[in-house]
Amino acid sequence: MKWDDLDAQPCSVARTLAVVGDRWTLMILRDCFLGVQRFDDFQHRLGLSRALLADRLKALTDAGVLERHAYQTRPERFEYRLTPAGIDLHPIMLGLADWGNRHLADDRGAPLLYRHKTCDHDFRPVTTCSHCGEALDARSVAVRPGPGFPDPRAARR
Amino acid sequence: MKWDDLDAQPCSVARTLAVVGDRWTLMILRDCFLGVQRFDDFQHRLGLSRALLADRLKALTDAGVLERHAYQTRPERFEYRLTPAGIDLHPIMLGLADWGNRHLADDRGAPLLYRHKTCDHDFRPVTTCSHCGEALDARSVAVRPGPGFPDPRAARR
DNA sequence: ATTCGTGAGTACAGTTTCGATACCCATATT
DNA sequence: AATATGGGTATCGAAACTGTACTCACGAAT
Repeated sequence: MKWDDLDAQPCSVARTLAVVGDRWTLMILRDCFLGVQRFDDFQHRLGLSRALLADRLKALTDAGVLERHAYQTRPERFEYRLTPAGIDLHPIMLGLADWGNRHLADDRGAPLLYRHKTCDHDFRPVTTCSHCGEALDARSVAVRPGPGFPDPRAARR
Repeated sequence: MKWDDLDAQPCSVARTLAVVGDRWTLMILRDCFLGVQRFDDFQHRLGLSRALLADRLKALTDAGVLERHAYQTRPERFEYRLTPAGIDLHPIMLGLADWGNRHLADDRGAPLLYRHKTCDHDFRPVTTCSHCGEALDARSVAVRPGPGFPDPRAARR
């Protein structure tokens, strides 16, 4: 399977990764959530090549995750903003940050701290069930592939 | 910045991505959560090259996300299992699947369905505050970079 | 006793992608 | 006129990835 075929898979994880599963894409999105909006700011903060940054920003824009917005004319200058779909990626960012905080923390520098403005406390994200509100753990979740999805064990003869 | 330098960054998102932020790595982990454990099963299901699969499995093992476990001797055969740290990635997988379900659903096939065994209902993952238990949205979260983390706007003069 | 099949890889050539560096263009400032 | 700013392209060598083939250790089938 080629990378470009990922979004043709009948799997939501694969299709999401086809949009945001790139090395740099997720770093760009991290910066978006930190308020970065401009081409050169992304480039200076991330240090990736300008060609690649242009490519990724275009891909994210085409995917509807970012939108390109002119903040001045003559000369035209643009900033990139998260769309509602982009903002919906926030739980994934929180998940990535939380995993890093818990499993990769060390003396190289303090990680990000998140504060819930509503209750004014630092927090860890807890993933809960939308039906009963209970915290989820991997063992209490059953995955049911929809029709057409290859059975996990089908590859074994 | 080179990809290998990511884990030196004082940012938990970057450090997590240094471990799991690769195209194939997240697909491998998706399959792990679906119960796939053996080399050839990964290879058949994902269709990536054997060399790359061997490399990624080794990297995940070295990172403590998977562990390599001999399930027979003569000849030695191994399976790869999620460690507790690997299981902790589950909320991220749920987040990826949920985003795909909501933003990339189409007629190419049914996405994954998740059921909470405890309450026996299909659910969507809801990310909540560990302190007050309320559902989080991006606007109610303030990020406070730890010491040494570059200010989001520092790149702008 | 040879051949076939399985599981878990390694080796290598060819292609694709990426990174570094340089360059372009329109405008504003000195 | 020279320089700075913002947002990009162009080019080329280096690195990563893919496809195909091969290995090795064993077990079963012919």
